[in-house]
Amino acid sequence: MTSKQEFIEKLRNSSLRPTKQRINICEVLFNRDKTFHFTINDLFNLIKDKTGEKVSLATVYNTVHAFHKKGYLKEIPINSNQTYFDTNVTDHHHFFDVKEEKLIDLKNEDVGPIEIQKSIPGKKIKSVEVLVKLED
Amino acid sequence: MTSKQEFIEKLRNSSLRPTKQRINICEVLFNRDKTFHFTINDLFNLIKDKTGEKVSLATVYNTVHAFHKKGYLKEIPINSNQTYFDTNVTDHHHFFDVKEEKLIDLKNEDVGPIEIQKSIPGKKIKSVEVLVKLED
DNA sequence: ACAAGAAATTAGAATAATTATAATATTAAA
DNA sequence: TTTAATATTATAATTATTCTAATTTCTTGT
Repeated sequence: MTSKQEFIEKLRNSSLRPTKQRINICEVLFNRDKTFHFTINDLFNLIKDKTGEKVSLATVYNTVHAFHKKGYLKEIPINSNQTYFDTNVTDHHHFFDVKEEKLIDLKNEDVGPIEIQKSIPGKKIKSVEVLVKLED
Repeated sequence: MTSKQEFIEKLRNSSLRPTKQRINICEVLFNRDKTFHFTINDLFNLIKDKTGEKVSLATVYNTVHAFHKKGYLKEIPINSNQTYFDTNVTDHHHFFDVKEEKLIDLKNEDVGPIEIQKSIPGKKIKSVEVLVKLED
């Protein structure tokens, strides 16, 4: 259980203004036991459900992108009609159940080390992400 | 250099009707030396440029999805505002240059074997794809 | 080979996803 | 505190994708 005051501090420390909208979004995203996967639309609906207050869809986009830039959210590389995000920002991978359209975390140690044997001049590796698609 | 007749046969063999639109799309996609990466919009513009004929954007979507389903195209899991496809349908991975928004093929042997140590009951692995993001 | 019916395909119109910007709110400076 | 500067919100606009009525292609029977 994280208090509203803690979210306000967290936001201030990231030089993000602690608005009512952002605090509501924090409640939905970070006030939970387990990390979770969501689309902007999922989040938009959860805000209405959990806080009873409405935040415009554009604001949800803005805030999610701001949080992503600050490193509080991870974008999951997957081809879906909507973009998926993860509140688990540690280095890890994903299963994607194509039929159910559901994501499952895959710990780094469940995949083992990945050695990239090729390099591109002038560029360095920012991240290595594995997506394992599942079927029945 | 692949002839128009060969595309017609290829389409027929896949129980896809060889329409003028699809033959034009085949010319742009498969009549080239190297495989390539593209978005629907890239392809839409290339058709106009290379064949001089206009195919509606919706038809480009339909055709790309039909070709994907038949296994002639691979969808690349990446978060971009547009969906990327690859005419290289062999098992391989990708670099993504975040700044330039450019994809580069990564051969399977450049990544090495990936052992997935976790399994989901009732599901089997359909594909394992690695995305390596690059920065300057 | 040809016509009629069945099935697939096309592309305009509709919808859904995302972004740009004018209006508003928050913070910093005096 | 009031004012000016800056950030944020949310409507409106744009871009990406899908739906479906009209059209084309294919199949079957003659």
